[in-house]
Amino acid sequence: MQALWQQFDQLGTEMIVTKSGRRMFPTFQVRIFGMDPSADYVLLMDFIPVDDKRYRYAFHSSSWLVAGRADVAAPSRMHFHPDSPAPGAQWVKQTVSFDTLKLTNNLLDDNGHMILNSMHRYQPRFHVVYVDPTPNSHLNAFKNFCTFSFPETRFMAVTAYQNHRITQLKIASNPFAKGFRTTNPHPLGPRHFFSGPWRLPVGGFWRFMSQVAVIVCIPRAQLQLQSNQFRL
Amino acid sequence: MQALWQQFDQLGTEMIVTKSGRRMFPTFQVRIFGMDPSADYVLLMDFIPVDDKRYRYAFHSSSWLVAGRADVAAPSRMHFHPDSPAPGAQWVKQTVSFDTLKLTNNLLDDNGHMILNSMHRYQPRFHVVYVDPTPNSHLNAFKNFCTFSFPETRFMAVTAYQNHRITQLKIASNPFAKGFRTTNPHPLGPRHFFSGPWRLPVGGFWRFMSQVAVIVCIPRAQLQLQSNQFRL
DNA sequence: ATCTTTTCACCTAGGTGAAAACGT
DNA sequence: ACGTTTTCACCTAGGTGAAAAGAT
Repeated sequence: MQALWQQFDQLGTEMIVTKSGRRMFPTFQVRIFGMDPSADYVLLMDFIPVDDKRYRYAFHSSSWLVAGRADVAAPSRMHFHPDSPAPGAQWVKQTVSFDTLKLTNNLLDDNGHMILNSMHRYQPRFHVVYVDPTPNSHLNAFKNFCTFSFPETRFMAVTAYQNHRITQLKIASNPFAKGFRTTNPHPLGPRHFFSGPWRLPVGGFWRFMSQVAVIVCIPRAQLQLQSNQFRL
Repeated sequence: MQALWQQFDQLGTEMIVTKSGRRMFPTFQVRIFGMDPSADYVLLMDFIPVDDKRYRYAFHSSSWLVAGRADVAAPSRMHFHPDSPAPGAQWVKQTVSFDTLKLTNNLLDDNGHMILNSMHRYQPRFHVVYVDPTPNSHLNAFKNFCTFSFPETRFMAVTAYQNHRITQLKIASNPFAKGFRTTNPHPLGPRHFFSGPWRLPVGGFWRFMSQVAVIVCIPRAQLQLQSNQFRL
């Protein structure tokens, strides 16, 4: 899905938020390698504001303009991957897909959806938490997880699409929107959406690349703090 | 689903087999208790002939008659639950449903479906296999599994329903056949289909009851041979 | 005759953007 | 104006028995 995320990102990705909750498209999914097969891990996601701004879309110039300071932040939630907790062997077996995650603008949502402010910009984050079976594991909580951010997955939360080119790319690439297609199924051909994983040597222990994401090497003893905002 | 299985069994359950594969209705599902949470288990099903006979349906008397010796047995297959192998903790967490299992009469099937002879009677069996991590575990293969049969899940394989009352009960109880309903949704009311699990004290280590099935106590050291026909 | 295969309308279950209605 | 909510036709994906057609 990496190529598709990048296509959207170039236009300025928008994600619909609704009262009842709307899935993301593209779906956030990661491929994981190198986990301890028998250790348990919890996989989860959250969304952090990219900045402290509220935006509006200028149709005449087809661009996003700052429209003031951010509204009061929506209650921050974590989305646990529904298979959590599970042993590393299971996570590593195949692509992990967050396709049950839904976005809402309902501040009072009680369906466990992710609450976002419309017209605000967000960065999805992905967290891997090692389930430490030792006594007093809470003492190690600060080092038993790590966090990944993939810049190409940033998006603007909206209640209706603003940029018409985003709408067209959604229609062209989301199978569920096939009813709105007028031309060929995929603008760049379907091969672009499932290109194989590849890796970047980032140095140190963490070598990962968005597929959205290919993550390697998360041994239980070597987990590192990558975000001090993170808590469970 | 136990009450529903029993309703069908009283009429003489029939299951459709098709070339491309047909799901069972009711679905075979079990509730499991007492597994070693960290040990891995494989869960699977197979189908054994109830007898060595071929049947035909006498419409005038609305009954099944023996129509000779059984045809040559279809190639015997195992259906692995798609989550296998998985730790006991996961199996115990919720009802295990074999809803992806499909029945076919195609002797050359290459989709992994269960091959049955039409007009023959079958008994579904359920197997729990402990994945023994020790070296030379094959020496213990004979005792690392156990087998459960629930008589009320027996059925006749057919290519078209014979007993009209079976057809009516399928239409009345299978949501996917709602298009053929003329009267009320459920003949006995929906409450009958999801009655809570209950247990029979059978004695010894094995206490189980069909929900189709509630199974308790399958510790790795106490697995017992329940069928000498079983092999992997 | 008796059984099997194929096709099909009709469902379940639920994800799309369009458009109209609604707020403010 | 501008943003939100609701409704809806139209999809994806696939499980039903009925009925017609086919096979032996």
